[in-house]
Amino acid sequence: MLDLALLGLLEEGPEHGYELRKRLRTQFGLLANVSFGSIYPALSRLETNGSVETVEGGSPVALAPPTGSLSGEWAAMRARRRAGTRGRRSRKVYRITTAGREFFLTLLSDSTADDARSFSLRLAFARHMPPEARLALLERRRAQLVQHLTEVVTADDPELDIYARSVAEHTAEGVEQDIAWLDRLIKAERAATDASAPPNRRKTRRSA
Amino acid sequence: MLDLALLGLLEEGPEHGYELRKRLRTQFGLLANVSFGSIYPALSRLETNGSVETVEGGSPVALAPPTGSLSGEWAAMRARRRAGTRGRRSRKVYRITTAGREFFLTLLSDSTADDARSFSLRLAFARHMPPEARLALLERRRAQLVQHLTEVVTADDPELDIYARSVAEHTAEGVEQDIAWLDRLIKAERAATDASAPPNRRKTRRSA
DNA sequence: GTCATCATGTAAGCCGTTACATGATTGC
DNA sequence: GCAATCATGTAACGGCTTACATGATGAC
Repeated sequence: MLDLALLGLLEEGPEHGYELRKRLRTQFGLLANVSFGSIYPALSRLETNGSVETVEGGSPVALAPPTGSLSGEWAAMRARRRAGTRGRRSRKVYRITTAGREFFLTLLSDSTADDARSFSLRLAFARHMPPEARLALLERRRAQLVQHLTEVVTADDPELDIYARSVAEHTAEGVEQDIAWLDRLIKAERAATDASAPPNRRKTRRSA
Repeated sequence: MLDLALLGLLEEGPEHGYELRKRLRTQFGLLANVSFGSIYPALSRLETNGSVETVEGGSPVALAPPTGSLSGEWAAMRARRRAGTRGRRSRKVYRITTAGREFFLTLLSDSTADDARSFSLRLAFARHMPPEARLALLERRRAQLVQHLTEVVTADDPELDIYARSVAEHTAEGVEQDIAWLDRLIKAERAATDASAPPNRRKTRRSA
């Protein structure tokens, strides 16, 4: 989960842990509460297994200098850069590697363990997937939700009091809306596929 | 979380672990994947801390005998009952205690840690709460979701591609619907409170 | 000079999972 | 007798949280 999210963000360019966390919080509601205690160890792990590398002596992130006292700022920065290998402050900037990109794609299309959380995350990164994988992801999720509706939600149970029933009903509605949303996405996805690669249609039949 | 759910179910009558799990799966979508590896230890814990007790020699749960071979079934059952203290099979039936009921109420109104999961669970058990606690729960949740909308979801970010944007939009819609739902519940809750305890309305002003 | 914020990291622990082990009962 | 289901339990491990520890920088 976290690995996937981090690698996905790093696909868009090098970043450091503190900033990655901010972006996780704002861009992915589901991982909104992810803490430093998770992400720093995760980044270390990814570095040891070769998925990411630290940017040595990289330009210390283009920052609009926030008014005045430039000389002091620059002096401090140069001092730091001379002292360590890192840029401004003690940031540790990570960049995704080729191996990391492969690993990312593996995680993205790993069809096991797709609950609501990892589904949303995967879909958010769907542009990195081949079209068939996207469709497969959407359809797998749809099937799961339909299944869920049949066997789990029981809003019409006469035993339930108003509160339990309200929760059950609202949950069911949510699931139905998710399915409708997925249907729209699936339709769009198929349209896009057909448009970009109009299949060999010898023996064209009238559309059903 | 699990403790709360288990105690809540046991409030409706004694049950054994296997059956409790089934009910968790069907009644609470959010805990749909809870496993035996969680619930048996949880029940043991609850027993040691005095929240539940095992039903000794209780009637082995009224079961509609599933066709034929009655004599054999009954013989086996009687044998089992003579041998151990438990009913049919080796079921271990738990019953909530007075202390357990208190603990349940504590867990229910413990306002720390209310994410989506525990909110739904608590609301499903809301009939056990005093009216003010119910209102407080609903309003706390509402405030959280409003907060979430302002700081987390960013569907209008120009950087997002269609997939990320679609996820962000759909998430935001979901949150908005949740808020609308909570508003209905809050309104209903207030109406009920006013009806049962019409407040001292000396100096009645015309409604704003 | 001190406070808030930025920034990284470690350690302990919680809560849940999977996998494994065991055994009774029923249906075929 | 064998498989499926019901039923309980343990052990190892995973992922994430909280709390703690550290320190640099910038604002006032």
